Amino acid sequence: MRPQFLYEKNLQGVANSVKRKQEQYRKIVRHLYYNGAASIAEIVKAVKISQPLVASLVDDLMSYGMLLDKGVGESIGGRRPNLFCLNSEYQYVIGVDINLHTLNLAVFDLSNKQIFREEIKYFDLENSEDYLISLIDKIESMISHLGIPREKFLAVGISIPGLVDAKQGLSHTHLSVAENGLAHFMGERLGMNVLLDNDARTMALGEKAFGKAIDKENVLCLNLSNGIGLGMILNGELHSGKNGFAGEFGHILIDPEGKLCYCGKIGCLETLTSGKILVKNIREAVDKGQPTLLANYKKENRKIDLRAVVEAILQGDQFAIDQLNQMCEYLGKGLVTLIHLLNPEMVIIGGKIAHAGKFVIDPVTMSMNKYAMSRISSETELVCSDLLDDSALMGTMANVMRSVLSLD
Amino acid sequence: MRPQFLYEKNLQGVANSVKRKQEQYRKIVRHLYYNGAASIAEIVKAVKISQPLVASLVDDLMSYGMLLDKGVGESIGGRRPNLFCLNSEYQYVIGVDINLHTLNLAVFDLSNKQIFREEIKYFDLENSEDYLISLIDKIESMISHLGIPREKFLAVGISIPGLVDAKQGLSHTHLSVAENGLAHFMGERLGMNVLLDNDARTMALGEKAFGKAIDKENVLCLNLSNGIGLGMILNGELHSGKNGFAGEFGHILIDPEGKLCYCGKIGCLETLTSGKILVKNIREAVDKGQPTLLANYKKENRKIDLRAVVEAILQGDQFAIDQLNQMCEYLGKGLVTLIHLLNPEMVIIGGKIAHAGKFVIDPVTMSMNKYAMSRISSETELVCSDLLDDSALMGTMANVMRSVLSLD
DNA sequence: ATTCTTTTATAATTTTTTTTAAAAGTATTC
DNA sequence: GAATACTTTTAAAAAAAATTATAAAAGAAT
Repeated sequence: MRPQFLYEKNLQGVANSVKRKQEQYRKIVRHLYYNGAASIAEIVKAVKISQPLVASLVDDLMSYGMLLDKGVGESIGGRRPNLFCLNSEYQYVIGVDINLHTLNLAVFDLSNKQIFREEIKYFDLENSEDYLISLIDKIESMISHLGIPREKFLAVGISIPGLVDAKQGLSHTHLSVAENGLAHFMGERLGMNVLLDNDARTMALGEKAFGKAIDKENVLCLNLSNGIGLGMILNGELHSGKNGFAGEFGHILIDPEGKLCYCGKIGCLETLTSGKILVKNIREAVDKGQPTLLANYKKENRKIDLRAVVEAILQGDQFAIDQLNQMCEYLGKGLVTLIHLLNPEMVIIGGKIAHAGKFVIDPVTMSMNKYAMSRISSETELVCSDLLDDSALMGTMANVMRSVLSLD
Repeated sequence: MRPQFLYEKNLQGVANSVKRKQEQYRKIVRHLYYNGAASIAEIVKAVKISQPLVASLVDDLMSYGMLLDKGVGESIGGRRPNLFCLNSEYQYVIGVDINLHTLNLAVFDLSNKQIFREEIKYFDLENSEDYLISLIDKIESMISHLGIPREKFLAVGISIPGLVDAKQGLSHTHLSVAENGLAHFMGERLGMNVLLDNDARTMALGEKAFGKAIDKENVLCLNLSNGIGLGMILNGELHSGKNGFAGEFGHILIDPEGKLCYCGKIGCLETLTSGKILVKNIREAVDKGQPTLLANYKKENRKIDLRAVVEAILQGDQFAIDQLNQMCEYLGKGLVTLIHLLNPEMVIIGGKIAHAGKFVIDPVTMSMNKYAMSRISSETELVCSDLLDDSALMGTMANVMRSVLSLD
């Protein structure tokens, strides 16, 4: 039994007894990963394996170096327990958060700590071999900079905008030039397992594992930046749909009499409410002489982008707040459709706009009150992410660990 | 180990070994229920238990009378297998399909055969103790008529319109007078386990188990009768949401400039497209002298109801078809929202309107083509149920068996 | 007729659990 | 402030359960 046993699933031609043992190890590692240090007795209760067996499995894992003995813990009325925890340095996970204009890289240890983090700006996403090569380059140089041997990396998790078929490892919207699909392409070059998903869904995984969706079963995560993304946790599981196309919230119909959307349809939610529209409207108003803090940006020759707008809002800029409020009215309308259909217990707002905090939550709440059947909507909590800009990156880690530690 | 072992789950104070044995039995019974007769060798592969153990478990089940030896089957190149199947008369399930104006009752055996079926017309649903008493009465007299001893009944499955919290066994919209919730109330009187769910969700379970959704993982089932119901199978599981309120498809916003809905909101899908609206529009037109086959109904003093309208459509009545087409345009719009959000592989249309077959499918398809992003919608098959009026009743059976045979 | 399959039964072995006991505490009582 | 009773944790032995390996039975294919 080699250290790799964790992600060596669905092995063929391997005895059933070996598979069973792997599953037992995985149950224990899983519990320690998701719940932190635990005693043999606690593990026994959690994984439903007998105490002598758990003890011997833990011994094995210790001898592999995967678990550490944390010494004795607090007694709860009897002999003090011996605590065990994951050796956080046993393996690492690479997180890659691909955005339209920036690239975020991170390396996580098994305690979910980012032992390395890098934000590469002006790294414009384009569908070219060149992009792929320099992406791999960035990752490779991160690896060699850290000096961690390759076999120590459990897997690479990637988050990317657009239509993604996670099951097949395909990115349809971006980087479709990658031969055999993005996941396969990257995996081959890096010599590692690669897991791919859409940014909004990855964020949802991040929220479920590390954010406000912990212990919740039905949660919607909105990624409000320049576009509108949606990741759904339903019945405790990420929902991707048949082809991984689920979550096209930005293109649901809101206003039949509305504007043409770039997708070809009329009155999509994204024609009414998105970071792009918000910025565009504000820029136009500034050009027309609208008094707002953002007018200074223009004077100082700084770019009015979404980050600037949110900053102005947080500084109380009346005009920007007004503009956001208008958008939130539509967003609330759209959310009501989601809530009526899915009856979630929580909606988490993430993305750049989430930085606006109550300035988004309040107007969206008002809109929901107006448009929703209260019996249903009153069961749904609306909050902002507290992972914020980290949620996609944290989500890649969550995605990898979810996949590696999944049972059966 | 008594025959009841099947639904005696989550027993407390019972040794782990007993629970494990129950789980093993359940795996075998489950396989035989969902896949029909099988040999020991087939069961071994399906349930992943060793052959000697499976053989002994099957022996046990035979001795309880739960399984039958079907004799030898066809060889596939060696010794002929001994086939085993569920004893379909070992236990029975009662199905109760509550509608606004009729009540459908059935008794199923373990081969899903309706050994008894009764449609009680003019059994108007009202929120009264009287209704409950006569409902129980109907069930009781069915039981005594059949002469099957009470302990032979595995459970009662109920389908009812409106908001239902299946987990808690509560029906909010109808029959809320039942003490401690409908499921508990009925269970106590009948001395049986009772499982409750909303009609559209029950239909979805029926389609998943017996209809066109077999082997599909992401399927939406529309119940198009007087209202619009939606049952969703997502990731292979029924989605109910936090409180069982999921599926309020009839009350998503379609036309912001539209009519007031009875729910208090404006422009709900149900204000534009529902059996009720269809009938209402046609009645008004007939009153104004519109030429249509349905005008004869009025002359003959027969009621123009949804069944009559569908009949006229099937006879080619131009006006009725036109009216349906109009409705389907809106329905398609609504469906597009669903498809964009959930990326299902199939949408099944059920309910009274499903009898219209291609007369619904075609215009809805056209509307979807118009309003949907084709990359997503082209992955979704749109079909009519072939269970039709039986789907809710079949769904109650599916619901009971799903619950009884669920693993862990 | 012989060889090859598949199925099933039995025996041997391994795995896992249950049982029991020991170790190491806490709480309480005198 | 020890002594005693009660807990919880862990280790070891005994028992049970489940699997693997082996063999036999029954038929198919050549």
